[in-house]
Amino acid sequence: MYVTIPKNQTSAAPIASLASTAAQTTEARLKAGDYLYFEGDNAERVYQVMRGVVRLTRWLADGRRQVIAFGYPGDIIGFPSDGLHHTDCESLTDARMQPFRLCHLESCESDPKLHRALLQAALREISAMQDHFMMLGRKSATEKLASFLCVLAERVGEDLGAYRPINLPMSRSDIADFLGLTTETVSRTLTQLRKSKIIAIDSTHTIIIQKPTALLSLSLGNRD
Amino acid sequence: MYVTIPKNQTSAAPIASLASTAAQTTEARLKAGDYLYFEGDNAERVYQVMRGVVRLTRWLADGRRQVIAFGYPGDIIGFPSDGLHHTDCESLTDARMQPFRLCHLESCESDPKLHRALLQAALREISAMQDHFMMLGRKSATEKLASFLCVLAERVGEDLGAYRPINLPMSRSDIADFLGLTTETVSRTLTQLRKSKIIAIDSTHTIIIQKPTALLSLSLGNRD
DNA sequence: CGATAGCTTGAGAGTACTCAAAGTGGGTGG
DNA sequence: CCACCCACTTTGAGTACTCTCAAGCTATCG
Repeated sequence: MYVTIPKNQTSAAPIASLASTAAQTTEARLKAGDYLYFEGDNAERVYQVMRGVVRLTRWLADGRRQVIAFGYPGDIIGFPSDGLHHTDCESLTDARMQPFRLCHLESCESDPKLHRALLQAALREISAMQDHFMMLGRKSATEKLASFLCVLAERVGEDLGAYRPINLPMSRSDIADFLGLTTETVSRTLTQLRKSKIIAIDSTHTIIIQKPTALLSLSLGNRD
Repeated sequence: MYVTIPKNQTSAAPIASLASTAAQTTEARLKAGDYLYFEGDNAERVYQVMRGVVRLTRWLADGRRQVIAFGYPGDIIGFPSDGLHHTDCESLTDARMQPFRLCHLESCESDPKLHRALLQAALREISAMQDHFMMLGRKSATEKLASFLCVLAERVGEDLGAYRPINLPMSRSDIADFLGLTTETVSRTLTQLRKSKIIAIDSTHTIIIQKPTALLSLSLGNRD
């Protein structure tokens, strides 16, 4: 999951399972804190997140970290390059992952439908990452947080009438490293949104959006 | 082309032409300033840059711009998502582009070799973009410029003994919008590199790297 | 119930931005 | 061919946003 610019169009079927009987493999089950793979591992499979949330990270030699993406149900993760994984993948919650052998991504021979689905996922990934560039390169802290919450609300917000509680399984520093900020700035910005009554912070890991329109407006760069 | 973290490994064949006789289509020729496609266009082909340099951009509603990538010879550009292009593509120089019909990306039936090459290019793209995330989210202005110049030097620097002149067909604001900076910051940072004798600015669009090691060191975050 | 990691808040500093003006150079038309 | 013009680049001054460092607070887990 990346922070993308809202487009009414691109709401493609969110949690469509790709698992076909032909390609079926045992679902991988992860507990919170388990790693699915590490940067540099040989890539043998890609995975569709079925349940839970995972975090993909990359590191610089000096310890700086970038959270590349969060994997939410429906997302395909683990696309290899030159046969290797280029991120670490850690589960933030108990999670279930449906593995697909790389041959299904690379060739359409054994299962054309699955091949096509995996390819489309890779292409969507490229487009979503392009949106995320815009976010990292051009948006302010408030815009980043507002965009992040808007995307989460759409993806995983339970629709309880007016209020949409959002569960945030990741830490503040995960969010910071995802958005190119520091934990302090994430915390301060959330406080600021809370004080302006746009969100409520139910608990550290549960946020309620009280003024969705105002949040969306902030995410698009409107100053008030 | 993205600004990636230097890895001795990933020096994949840089300008390997993918054009096979089977898939051959007329090369597209562009003059500087010509657009190959616009955001929202139906995508019918992907292209390999054969000569010249192109620029991929995206816009926010309020006019902010992100340069998504520069396309250098060997690069594959124009990967579609949901059948559409999601960037503008403008040529910065006279350029030649080898088009490939999307069916070769989507299916391995008619030309398995080409299919595989295009797929690998898409997967490498994902990995390179992940590196670029790190850059946009976590690097300082000096690190960004140093990294940018290092990558260019490796990609397109002519190897004239000790000095490597680099041609920069793009404007300062193109560089700024690529690295998530302002033109003023790009200009100031280049001046600073010039004053510390790490680079020489031969002309606005030609830079010579005088101390490659120092530049590489800066790109990795060393402060001196 | 205490230890500890994570979160929030505060104060101050620094980097990159904004606004402004001067300098440079490539291109066009006289 | 030269001069002018316009767009781009550079430099300057001041500001603002985000970061850094530090301390207090909170919640979770043994």
